[in-house]
Amino acid sequence: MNYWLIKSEHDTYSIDHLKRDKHTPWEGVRNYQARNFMQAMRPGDLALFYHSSTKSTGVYGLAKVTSAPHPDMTQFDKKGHYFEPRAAKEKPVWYCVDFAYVETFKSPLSLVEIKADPRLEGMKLRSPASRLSVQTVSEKHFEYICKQCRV
DNA sequence: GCCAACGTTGGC
DNA sequence: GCCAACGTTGGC
Repeated sequence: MNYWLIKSEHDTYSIDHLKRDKHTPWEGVRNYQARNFMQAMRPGDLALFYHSSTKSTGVYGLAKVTSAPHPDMTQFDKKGHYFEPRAAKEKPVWYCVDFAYVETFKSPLSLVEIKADPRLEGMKLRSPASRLSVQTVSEKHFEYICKQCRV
């Protein structure tokens, strides 16, 4: 079992959208490192749901992986924003997994708090190189954040 | 809107 | 394979 953190722009797709949809394919990721992480995901894995580009960025909820990695269909859509000319049906370039809604945190943990908490030392979000939209999270950090957010 | 920190592309 | 130019992310 692995733990992850997935980012989404608050206004584009928030934890409330996922709650409404119940589950969604995590499409549109166009970064190789993020793709490689998604290819390592397995059904049952849990992911912290992070809101970026909002007044208070931070972890707002929890999502669960419900599918094996599969080709991201948006890469084949010629007219779409995520079209990938190098991709062929039999040789996709981009992959994604499906996420299901698990919960919305009672008390979200802001980035400011994440950076200030000594128990979250080493979290990728705290480094300047934290732009990656799919990140790994250690079990210790994951459990601790869930505990903090449910109080 | 600015800018730091990357990632990607493409010429050589 | 190097590296400059450019594009993107995302905090502030």
